[in-house]
Amino acid sequence: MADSRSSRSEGLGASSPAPAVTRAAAVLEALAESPSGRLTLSDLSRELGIPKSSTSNLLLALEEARLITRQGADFALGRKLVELGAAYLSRLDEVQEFYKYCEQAPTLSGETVRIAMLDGDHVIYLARYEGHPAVRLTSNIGDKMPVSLCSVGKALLAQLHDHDIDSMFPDGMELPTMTANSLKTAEELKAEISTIRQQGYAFEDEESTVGVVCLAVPVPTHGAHGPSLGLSVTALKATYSEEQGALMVKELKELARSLGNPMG
Amino acid sequence: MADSRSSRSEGLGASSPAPAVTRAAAVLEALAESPSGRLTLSDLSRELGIPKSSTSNLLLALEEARLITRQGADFALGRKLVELGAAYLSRLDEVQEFYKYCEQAPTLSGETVRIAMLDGDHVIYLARYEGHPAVRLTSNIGDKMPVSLCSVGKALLAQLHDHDIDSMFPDGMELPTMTANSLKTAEELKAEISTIRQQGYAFEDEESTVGVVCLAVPVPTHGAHGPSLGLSVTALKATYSEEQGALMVKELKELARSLGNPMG
DNA sequence: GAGTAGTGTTCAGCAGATTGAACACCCGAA
DNA sequence: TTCGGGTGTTCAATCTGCTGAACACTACTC
Repeated sequence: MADSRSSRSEGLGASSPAPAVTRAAAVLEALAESPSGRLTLSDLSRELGIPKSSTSNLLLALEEARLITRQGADFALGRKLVELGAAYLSRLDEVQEFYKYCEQAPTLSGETVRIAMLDGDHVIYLARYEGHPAVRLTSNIGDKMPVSLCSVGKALLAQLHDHDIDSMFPDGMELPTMTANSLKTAEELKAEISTIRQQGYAFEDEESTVGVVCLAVPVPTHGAHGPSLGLSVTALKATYSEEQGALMVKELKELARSLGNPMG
Repeated sequence: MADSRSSRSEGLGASSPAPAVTRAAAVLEALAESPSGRLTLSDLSRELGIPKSSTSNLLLALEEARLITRQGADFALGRKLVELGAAYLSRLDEVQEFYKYCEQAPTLSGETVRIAMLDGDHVIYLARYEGHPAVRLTSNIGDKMPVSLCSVGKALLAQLHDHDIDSMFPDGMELPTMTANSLKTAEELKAEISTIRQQGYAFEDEESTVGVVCLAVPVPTHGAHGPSLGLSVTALKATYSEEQGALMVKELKELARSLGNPMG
């Protein structure tokens, strides 16, 4: 990837109120995005454009905080991040309620349900309820997915204003694809979004995984702040029927309404 | 290494190679440990002994990196931490292998099994396999537990050198308790540890939750680096039998051996 | 109203973190 | 052996991020 993200391309000229912190965050991100999850001091220094000596200082401080670990010559993410991530999730009441609802819902309790959050042009899965052992998801909690490739992503996009969508996906932009059914262009995505707005839920037909369909609804954002959440059910296309889909959408919407209501 | 817990106290007098980073990490930790998960700039400034203006800079940088979020006047942990935590877990091959093994193990496949990691005087749960819907655990992935209160914790302690245990739990120290059966003193814990060393596994009899028993084994640490991992099975005391326990310990040990072997 | 206690923000000056070249080290090739 | 390419570490000079008092603001109380 190298140049793709670069929050501050090259010398991070744009002033940060605490440059060391911004750089430390960049180090964590670089480690998270690295395929092997392990990088040497020199790798990081080169990739992020930070002098080696400074990088060394950052790494020492991060290591002391256990945000990263040293493994021989390599550095990798540290276990403290698991703690912090869990602390974040434990504060999301929505996740707790999500589990409770799924367990007692007539249709959903037997399905594979997930709750996800919008994060830029990706979606992060926050929790997963597995009522249907036949559908084994390869995705784990915390995993990221491009918005255009999953039903939750599209459902969450549909909630945004058009100008936000346009700035994220300017006309003519090509989208990442995973199957033959994946949406390929920004135009296709926008057409899909208007359909979603009309029918009130998103449908995904083998767009990320062959043989698998998904249904998703957004959780109405409560108040001003707080991230946008979405819910999805995953099913095998072979056994999926429209009536079943209707039932699932109904329950998803009910759960979404209850999550969106601050009074639980 | 020097003194590990110097970051606390007050003005973090010990010099860090990148003070801003060390302080930023302290901010994250403070937010994670705060009961409500939300603190104001002034709260943080006061609690960590950092001048308000500096704290403000740190918070701005952390917010830009999405490691924290602003919610009105309060600050809370940010969603990027979920991503980073997930990235850490996805790199732990042990977790993937753990799931695979549990699914096909004759006895364990029907039980609730967890894999955990030693982190100071606590244990962090990394993953959970749920083969037994009757046992609903309240703990989530990433949650922390005092070592003395769970079987995995004790199993992992038993692997440490005596002098390390002594420095963590000096004689006379009182331990946190959750039920009437919880170990209460450092002496009790050390006696338990020698039992564990003899029999090769740890047993927990309603020490953290009434009605629940646990069995745990450590994963032999492969090579020098890498964290200490442990495995545990949770069962209802009402339905637990010694023969079943023997079977589960056998499979746990087999899984532990395979995880400890770098060749998978 | 004025008063009080809390919030977060500003800015000039100085303490100090950042820097890059030089250093020490390890490994494999010639 | 000596070389070359790779690693991470050191340190004094410099430039910059940190500081603290003063500020602006809101929300209460009286």
